[in-house]
Amino acid sequence: MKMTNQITDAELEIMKVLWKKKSLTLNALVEELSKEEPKNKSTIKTLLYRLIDKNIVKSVEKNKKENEYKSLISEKKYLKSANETFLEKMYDGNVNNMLLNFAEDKKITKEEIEKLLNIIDE
Amino acid sequence: MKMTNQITDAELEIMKVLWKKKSLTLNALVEELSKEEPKNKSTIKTLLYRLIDKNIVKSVEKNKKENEYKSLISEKKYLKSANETFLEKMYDGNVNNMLLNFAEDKKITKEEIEKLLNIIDE
DNA sequence: ATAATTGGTTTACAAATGTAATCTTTTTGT
DNA sequence: ACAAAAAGATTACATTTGTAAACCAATTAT
Repeated sequence: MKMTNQITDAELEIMKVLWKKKSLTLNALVEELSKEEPKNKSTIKTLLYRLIDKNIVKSVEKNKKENEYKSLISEKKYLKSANETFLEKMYDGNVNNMLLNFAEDKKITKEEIEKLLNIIDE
Repeated sequence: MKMTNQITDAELEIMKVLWKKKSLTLNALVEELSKEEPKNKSTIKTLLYRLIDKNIVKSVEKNKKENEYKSLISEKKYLKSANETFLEKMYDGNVNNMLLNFAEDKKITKEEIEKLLNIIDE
């Protein structure tokens, strides 16, 4: 079956928090994730453990009672690879096609593109 | 668990062919998919049936012996929703952020953007 | 006409995923 | 010091996904 050992959707929710907060205890994590809708602590634990297994998160002893969890990979790096995967999978790697599609959906406006141009000019 | 009953990766490979060819018999499909690497007919069958179950593909009798399979949803429509999902999941719906990221990876060049601008101007 | 082939349909099965309960070991309240 | 609470770690379980075999009915070859 698959091999790349990627971050799954449920795990990604965890990662998003870890990226934002740098380092968190389980409780802080659960609390943060429960902002929108209450999340089950056990479930979060499992996801954390899976991420640890995958070497994406590490657990550091904070004090005698609790550990802290922190991401081992940067959000940037992850996004880069996620972009790549998406582009390849949906558009055979053709950025133009992708952009065209987004533009057709009016997701990309002219102003945004112009801003982007400036940024690219550095 | 999940609900949206989406097209999975393996199924997507089938869909790509169906989108390109409009309508195909199983054999034609297998042949087409085996261009790169040989694919197992049984596996293709299963995927096809799953797509039929999901109402994404329909089976039409072609002649006494064989059926033809055709997509019930357009590639455009699918891409639109896939874009949406990706954007939401990875960038909380913020297109700018996404574009910036692609630009940083040098995936988007200035020329491409300018072409795009023209197209948007219609 | 009968056997072999082949298409359609069902069933199987391991791995991955979402979700959570159950141990086990510490820590803490009384 | 001992029971209760809680954190860490392990196990569980239903679905989904990738992969494919098995079964059944129709077609075709002999």
